Amino acid sequence: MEALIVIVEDEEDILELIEYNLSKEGFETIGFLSTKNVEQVLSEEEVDLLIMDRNLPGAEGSEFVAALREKGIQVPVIFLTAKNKESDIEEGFLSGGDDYMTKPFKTKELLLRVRAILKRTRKSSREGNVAYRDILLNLGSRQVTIAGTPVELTKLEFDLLHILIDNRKIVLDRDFLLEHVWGSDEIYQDRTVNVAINRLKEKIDPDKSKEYIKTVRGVGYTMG
Amino acid sequence: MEALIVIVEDEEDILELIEYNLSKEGFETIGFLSTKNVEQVLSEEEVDLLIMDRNLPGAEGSEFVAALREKGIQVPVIFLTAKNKESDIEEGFLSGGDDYMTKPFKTKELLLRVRAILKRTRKSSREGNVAYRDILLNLGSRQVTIAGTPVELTKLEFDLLHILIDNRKIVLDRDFLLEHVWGSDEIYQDRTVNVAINRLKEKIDPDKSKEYIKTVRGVGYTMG
DNA sequence: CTGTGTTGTAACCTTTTCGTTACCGCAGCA
DNA sequence: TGCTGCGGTAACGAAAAGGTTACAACACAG
Repeated sequence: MEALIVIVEDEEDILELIEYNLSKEGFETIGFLSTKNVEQVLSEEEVDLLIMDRNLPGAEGSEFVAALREKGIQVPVIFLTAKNKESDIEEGFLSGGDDYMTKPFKTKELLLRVRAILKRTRKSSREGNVAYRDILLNLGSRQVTIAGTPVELTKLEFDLLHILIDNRKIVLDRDFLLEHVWGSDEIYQDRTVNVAINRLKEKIDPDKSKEYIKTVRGVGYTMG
Repeated sequence: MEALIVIVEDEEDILELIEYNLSKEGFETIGFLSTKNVEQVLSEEEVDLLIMDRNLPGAEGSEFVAALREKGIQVPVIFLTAKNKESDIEEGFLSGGDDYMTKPFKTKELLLRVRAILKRTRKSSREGNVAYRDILLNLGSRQVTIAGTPVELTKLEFDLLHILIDNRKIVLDRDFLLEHVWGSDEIYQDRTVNVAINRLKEKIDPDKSKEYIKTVRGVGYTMG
């Protein structure tokens, strides 16, 4: 699941408790003791959920969220607070909250509500990632990073790398690659694959030190 | 809003109370005293939300919902019950519930939770703001500002920008855009998308310095 | 019904990609 | 060590893809 959750809570021990429990369940967390710097993170990182204390020193949590909504930041929010008067709950929801829990809260219930929200919220269009060693392909954005550094690939190179990684440990011959990457309708020469592979190698490993793609003489190419 | 809400509750007075309050707020409601016939309605009508008592005579509410999920019925569910032991709450969420309220509940809070669920569940969000970097779309008034300055966009350009922002970090190909922005009934050419994108680019970034929309050669366009 | 704005299409231009070719180097073998 | 065949490499040019502009059809408001 590996969702990113931001928590804003001024009581340090409660913040730590929440972070501990969410981390233990496999969530990535970023904690804040005030709303300061929170907006920056929300606009820069792809945050999946915001857990927000209502009564913070200085700013009201619900006002902060209302301001976020005004700015078009649509991150889901769970409000977390000691208040439990009806008007407070109403204010929380109206400012754009998705759920509301009152302290003292049960850790288990928080986790369940977190999961329920994430289930409804997370983009289903996320087509997943494919990885090989330190190469990471994001199929949705078609972005490639190697050891964290972005690498620019053309469509052909991306598709070629994708099929190689998908079929790791299997030697793919040139006919297979021509059929599956280039398409079976056109006629190409075997050498076309050579050149494409080498252009790909040049981009993903300019130093020729990593040896991601292995040439199998007389057969084809393979990774892994 | 005019959402359709199905309520299953064996205590007749509570059922009537809920139906009364939801109707008063403009929701269409169908009430049941047992799970009998509920599944038929769910599969025939386009139900937006199911409010479900946990302890019904005969069947357990959570088992009923789990069975619905098995059959691929993904209607959002709010459980409503007198039980409040942790294990019961957990069972409710795990069976596929979206929210959980314990009796006695406050009518106002139920309404707020209903609205919160519908807000993040219903497909067509035609209000609120959507932002990307310094671009702000107001979906209600269909006004656009960039770094605070108003920008005039046509309907087509607005829809195009909206879908690009909604799917940020994902490369959208021309077929997808033609289907979702232009509509699938008419036949258009791929080039139509090119021209529309470039007209949009010209309006939101005349200097070509911001690079909001990235062209992904051989695939489509993306933001982010 | 006229005028303005919008939008699909076509024509043309620019940039990038990629298949081909030619040549080089190296592995495997006798 | 020399031969052979395969793969690597670099350069070139065609073709593909996208950008840009112009124009006509159409929609819509007044």
